[in-house]
Amino acid sequence: MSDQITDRKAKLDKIRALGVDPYGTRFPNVTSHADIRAAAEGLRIEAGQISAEPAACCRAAGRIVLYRDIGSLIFMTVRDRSGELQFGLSKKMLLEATEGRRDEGTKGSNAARVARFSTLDFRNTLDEGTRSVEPVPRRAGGEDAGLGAPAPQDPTVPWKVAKLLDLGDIVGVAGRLGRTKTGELTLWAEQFSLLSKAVRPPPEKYHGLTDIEARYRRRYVDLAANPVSQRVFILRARIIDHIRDVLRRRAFIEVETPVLQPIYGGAAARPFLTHHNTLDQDLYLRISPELYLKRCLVGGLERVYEFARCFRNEGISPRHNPEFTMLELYQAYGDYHDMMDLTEEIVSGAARDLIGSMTIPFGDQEIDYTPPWPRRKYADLFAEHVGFPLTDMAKVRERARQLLEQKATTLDERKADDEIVVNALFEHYVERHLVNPTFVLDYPASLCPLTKRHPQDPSVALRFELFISGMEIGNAYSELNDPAVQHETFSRQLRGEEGETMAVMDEDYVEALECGLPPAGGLGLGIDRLVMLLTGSPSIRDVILFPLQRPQALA
RNA sequence: GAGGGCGUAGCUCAGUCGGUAGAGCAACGGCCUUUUAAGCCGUGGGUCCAGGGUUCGAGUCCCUGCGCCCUCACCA
Repeated sequence: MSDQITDRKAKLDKIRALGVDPYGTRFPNVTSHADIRAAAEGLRIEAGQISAEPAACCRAAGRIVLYRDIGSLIFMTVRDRSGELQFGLSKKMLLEATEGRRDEGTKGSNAARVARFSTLDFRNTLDEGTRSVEPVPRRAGGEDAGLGAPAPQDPTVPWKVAKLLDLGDIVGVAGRLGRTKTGELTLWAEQFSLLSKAVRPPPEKYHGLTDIEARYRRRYVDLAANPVSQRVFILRARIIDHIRDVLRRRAFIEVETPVLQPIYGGAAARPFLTHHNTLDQDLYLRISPELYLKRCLVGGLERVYEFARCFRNEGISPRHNPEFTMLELYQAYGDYHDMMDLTEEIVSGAARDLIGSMTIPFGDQEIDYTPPWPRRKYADLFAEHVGFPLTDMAKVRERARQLLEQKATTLDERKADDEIVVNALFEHYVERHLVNPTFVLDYPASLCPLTKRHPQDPSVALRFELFISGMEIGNAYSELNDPAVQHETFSRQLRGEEGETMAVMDEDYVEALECGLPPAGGLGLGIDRLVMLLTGSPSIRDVILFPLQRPQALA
């Protein structure tokens, strides 16, 4: 039992004894701190002054991150999602303002008071939708926190409540902008409302929350205490917005396909198994949305995409989370070259528009996203980095045996087909060298059961994977649309890792192809990994709000 | 799954050779109308991750377990 929590709960009682609800309600017409700062530029307030301009009246809210009580004057640094702003509370000023309102309480309407504090008239760029441009009159006895309270009030109450504030509390203020004698922009409160009392103390104000486990388990504390963490998730949202913009311009439509699937497919991975009680049916959480999205193309939707949460029952690492988000899209009448162009536009555009730089550091690397990116053939890269051609199976298998001896792989080449062994070497020797964005194209066909074959060389599939910083970021095909070939590749079980196959027979999918799948390019992009790269986050858990953690008894 | 590292106050961290558990921030009491991680005076706060062992004595050494991080394997 923490003393600090006890102390703070005691303050709750004191605040309630003053007739104030420590958990406020609506606080309308708030201007973001960033917008207040921008507007204050135009007011030209001198140091040590409080502006008399009507435009200097505004309302703001946020969480107290610093609190400096210097007697009859309190300064607090308050954070909203746009930034920080200093609120100033003066005992004398609050008292006079509260007395003034009590006197006019019998004649002035609540709406009029709200209007008085809504005069900052500029477009609120961050806040459209929550800030009403027109003051919104509430019904008599409105619900606005603090402001809606019955007018007659002991004028000393606001100051008494202010003295009971703690770091982490959420407050709202209505007042006038000024500058202190050191020039710091300050919102001097004529009214203030306690909107939410925090009964748990925030982390240390300078270092924030640094314990990695605590940041994942209690992400709300991490977000509140560490603006850099907020920035990652804001950027993640903007990256997704950016992708939607690109696809919208190209007439793609966003669709949703099943997460619960009776047959899993579209990738090689172990699935999660679940069960529907009423149907008494086993179901898999999807490992990929691919087969459903291509059914949409059969139906004529032509250009579809999905931000698909996928689930793979595999190991966890800084680059792997059991659930992750993949953008998949399909474009009728296109091929994998179109997908390369689109991928370049999406990723390099995000770097340019959202990060503002075509080179972004990742770990100790500096990644250059400037298009066009190299487009290298799988076989060429293999020969270059492994040292002999991938057709030399004697050498390939010999090298694979060496890797197994060194425990650098678990693949036993004696139990695996040629292409599987080749690919194991590729993954071990080649991928780590692909630091700047690189398209690897023309994979061995048997690794790609859903991909169209090269017209001149049926051993090669029209597929590329995109690598950045040694990570696979994207994967795209010229989609296989011949139902007979599809049926055959589904039937042919490639020998690889135990319990895994490259594809599972999906009769309904083959039947869909028999109805006619237009030739198409398809693309999968790993959103989490893309966000890692663009935000410089070394672990996938840094870009997933609530990463899976083993359960732990709460302290 | 294998190997390595870490776990001390609400938070950030010290803790020597095995000898009474420490600091800053936060908290509590007091002072302060221009602070900027405010300052000054005073005070309280510990299942040293858990369990076992060695020892006169364990935060420290050993074993087991739990959690997290890293590397490797699997995987995208």
